[in-house]
Amino acid sequence: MKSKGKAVKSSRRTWSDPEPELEADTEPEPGSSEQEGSEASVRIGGSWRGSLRSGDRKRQGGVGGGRRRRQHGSSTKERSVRRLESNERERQRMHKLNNAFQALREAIPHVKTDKKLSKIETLTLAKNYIKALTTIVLDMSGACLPAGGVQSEASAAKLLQCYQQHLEEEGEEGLTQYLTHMHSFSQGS
DNA sequence: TAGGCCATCTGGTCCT
DNA sequence: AGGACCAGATGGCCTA
Repeated sequence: MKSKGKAVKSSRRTWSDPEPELEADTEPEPGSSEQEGSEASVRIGGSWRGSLRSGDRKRQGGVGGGRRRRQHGSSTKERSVRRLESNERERQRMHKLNNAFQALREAIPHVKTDKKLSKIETLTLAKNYIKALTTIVLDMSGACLPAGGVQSEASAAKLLQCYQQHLEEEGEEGLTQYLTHMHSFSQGS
């Protein structure tokens, strides 16, 4: 479920229970599967789409200007069923994406707080983590480290140095906490 | 209350 | 042809 305990929105659940009106199949309007038929011509699934469909999308495919709806040549009911299935697939896809984000959160060391990392924070930390590890690997492979016990300590120092650099370059205050955590993390290992 | 974050819906486009 | 991917839009929840 949702990490924030967000309640399932009633307005979102309309697709799982299509209204009988859909079967009337008299309205050729593309968004006619919306539950509120009186507004269907403008409001589609909680989004106001009618005002932006005329070519402001990023990808119009270079096909000459326009709204070009795939008609599928099917009835309204068939289209609504397809929409339902498509919504479910999209939901599953997003769930898989979120699972991947969660796996990434667990893969990168970060400051332990009650609040979980947001997606953008996760990506940023992962990027910095990869950069730091890359730096260390390159450094170790090129420097021919001497045998002995100083290796891990040198790595930790390098790691901290790298993060200091990122901190200066990007000015992200969040890295300060990360840095502190990484310090203890590297010392603990 | 405003802003951030998120889940979901939606339709267009890409890919197999 | 149909599924995957993508991005815009919307509204709910949470926090400062």
